[in-house]
Amino acid sequence: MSGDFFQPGDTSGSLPIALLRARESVMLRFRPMLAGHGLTEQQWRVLRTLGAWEEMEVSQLAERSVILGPSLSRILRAFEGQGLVAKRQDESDRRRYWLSLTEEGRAVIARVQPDSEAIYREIEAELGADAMRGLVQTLNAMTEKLSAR
Amino acid sequence: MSGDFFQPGDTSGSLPIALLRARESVMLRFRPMLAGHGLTEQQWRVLRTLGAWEEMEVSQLAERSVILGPSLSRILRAFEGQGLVAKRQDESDRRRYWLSLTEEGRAVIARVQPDSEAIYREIEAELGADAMRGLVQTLNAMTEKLSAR
DNA sequence: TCGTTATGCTTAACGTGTTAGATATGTTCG
DNA sequence: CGAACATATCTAACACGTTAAGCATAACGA
Repeated sequence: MSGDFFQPGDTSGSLPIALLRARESVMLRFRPMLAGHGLTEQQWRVLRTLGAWEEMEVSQLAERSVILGPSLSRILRAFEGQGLVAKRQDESDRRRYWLSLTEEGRAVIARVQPDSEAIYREIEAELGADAMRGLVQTLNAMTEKLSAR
Repeated sequence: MSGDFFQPGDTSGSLPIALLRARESVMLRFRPMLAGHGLTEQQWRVLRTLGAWEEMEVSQLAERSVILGPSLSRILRAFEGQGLVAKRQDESDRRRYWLSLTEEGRAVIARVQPDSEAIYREIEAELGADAMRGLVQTLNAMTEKLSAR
């Protein structure tokens, strides 16, 4: 039956599986490079996201980098230990914390970003820039629709 | 710059992030239902895939259910313990093992499948059946292209 | 004002993802 | 035959995903 989570014989007709394989095929390009820099895919998302703002709260960073709170907590603890990220408590609301990159954190981004961009452009070249933009739009539209309820 | 892993301000322009969010928005529908049946998303993939064949080798199951060997090993150990899956060694090549569902394994599928199909059809209705088929095709084509090298 | 509820973040527990290495068995080829 | 290499599966180690619970602080309401 074609209405199930995926099909009996060929799993490729299922949306969840198609998304899983697609993401896998993309990340396969990035992971070895990131590992060479001592970073996981998620750690790189966190650094890169944080690099785009002066300061950010923990929950903002979680949402923007698409990482759940508990995972982010672990990653930030490691980054603080390595001196890549600084954390300060909000004065007026002491439940909140503000995060920012240290100089060393910015230096890591500067080292990784060229490699990351090169891989991204490679993928863009293989897929075609227009097709890729279209796919991203379609995916985001789908996410919107499904998140509405 | 738009060529990086993702954009500075808005992470939604990045292909990896778009894939991640899209998959997340889909799985959010399935997970609570599966948890109600005591299954994870991955365990359900394994059961459902195995249900489509009489017997399957471990590596075949891993590829078809899109789960890496080590994860599958752990899942199979649990399923054997629960009596959902049976495992027998190949006679002529004793490195290989053949997996099959037990009656109880089939019973679990029979219980979960209606719920799974209902959710899938809900998603299909929200996205539009044609749009969804098209997206799956596009994703699979992309995976093909990127896997070629 | 004080108990109740809500919020922001962390920790805990368990399952999966990922890489590397271990183990056992098969295959090749000198 | 036997050593070298190849293949199928598993285990180990560590990071992340997911859910629930904990903790501290804030906001609300009788």
